[in-house]
Amino acid sequence: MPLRLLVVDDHPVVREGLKAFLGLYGDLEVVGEADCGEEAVSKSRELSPDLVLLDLQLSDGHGLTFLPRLLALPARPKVLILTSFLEEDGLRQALSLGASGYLLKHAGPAALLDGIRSAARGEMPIDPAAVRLLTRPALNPLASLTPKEREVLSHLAQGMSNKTIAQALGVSEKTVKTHVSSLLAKLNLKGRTQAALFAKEQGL
Amino acid sequence: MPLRLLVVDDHPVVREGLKAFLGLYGDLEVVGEADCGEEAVSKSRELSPDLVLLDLQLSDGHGLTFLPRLLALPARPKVLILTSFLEEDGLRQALSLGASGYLLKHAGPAALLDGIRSAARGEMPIDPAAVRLLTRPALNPLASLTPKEREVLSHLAQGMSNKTIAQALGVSEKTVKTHVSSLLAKLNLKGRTQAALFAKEQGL
DNA sequence: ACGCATCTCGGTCTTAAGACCTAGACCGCT
DNA sequence: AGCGGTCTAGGTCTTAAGACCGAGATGCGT
Repeated sequence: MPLRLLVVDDHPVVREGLKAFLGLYGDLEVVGEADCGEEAVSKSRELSPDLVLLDLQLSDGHGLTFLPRLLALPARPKVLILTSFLEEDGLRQALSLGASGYLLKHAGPAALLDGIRSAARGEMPIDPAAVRLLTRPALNPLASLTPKEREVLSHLAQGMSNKTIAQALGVSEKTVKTHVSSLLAKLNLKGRTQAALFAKEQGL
Repeated sequence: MPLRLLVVDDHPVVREGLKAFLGLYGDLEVVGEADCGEEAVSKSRELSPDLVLLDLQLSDGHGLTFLPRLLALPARPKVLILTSFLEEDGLRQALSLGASGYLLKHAGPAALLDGIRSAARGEMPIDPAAVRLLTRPALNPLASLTPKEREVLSHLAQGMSNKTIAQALGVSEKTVKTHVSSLLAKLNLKGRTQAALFAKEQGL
């Protein structure tokens, strides 16, 4: 019996193309489609597909916001991310949230086919480009920071307050706050304590 | 000309004993006495003693609260702490506040005599027991923390917020705040960031 | 029984932190 | 000239942190 698929994408053309293409293979069957996250959830509940092909750009929000709801369904479908653009955040989040894989649309039909079958087997197909992003971001996350931000971070890592840092650098506390905020955003951290810890790990 | 002393102690017997004993030596002269902090300050202003023998247990407050006021006097007497009990906090604070020495009452008359003369020469006589306290406090500052406080600290050192720690420990955020506050006070740190850094240095 | 430490919270109040938005000044690149 | 990145910093608003105070519940040693 074929693998039952639900296609979720906000572009009708893409859905049609996917249906037509995937329908060519006897081991696959597209049992439904959805053009937004809410519909994806309701259709999944109705149809209990084995696997959901989920786009991340949805009309009613980021695809990842629906991932937990899909996985919480009684039938618990596998969810394979199929997206147009490689985003590091989305990638890491999808995997930590329990996605069964992460494929890029421009990777070609063969890769998609392999990916779907692979995910169905319980493996975790990930686009080569995404793997690269995942494995070699260790090239100093500090590199993404501007010189000032690094300077602020190093002071932060001494346990200094914004006010103290401001005095040390000869700028206003407001400026320090700005740097801290952007530095936290870039490093994906929450709060100065995490930033200080991070800085120490990286060797000041 | 003899060294002019002011004796400050809330026990009359102690003052009398001190006066009698110190009066035996020609190089010393007890020019006045006081039984509380306020009187110590006013008497010092009047008499301009060379050195104030200051007890820490005073009827109107901790002796250290009067130390800065004594040192701020125009004559700026040397202030030699002479106390009954060795307290680490008082000791450290006295020295950082500018005391000329720290002696213990049960150290014996000879030590007191030496201490006074030593302080008068500009040295800083410190009781051997106090020196021991001062030099080997490296015995894990963490030791002063209660089990809960250490637990909170270890979570803090993961970069967690009070709320998150509260959930992890199954207590209210208020309780976590209490622990954090007392832990900061005990370790003499300002802010959770410093605490986190400190914890990491100590090896979690 | 008693004191003492610990853990638990509650309240109140102040300050620190951050998010988010805007914007001018500079600089280097094309 | 125009563009993009950086540094600066102002404003506003919300939330997190901490200080300080009190207080009830345990538990432990004497």
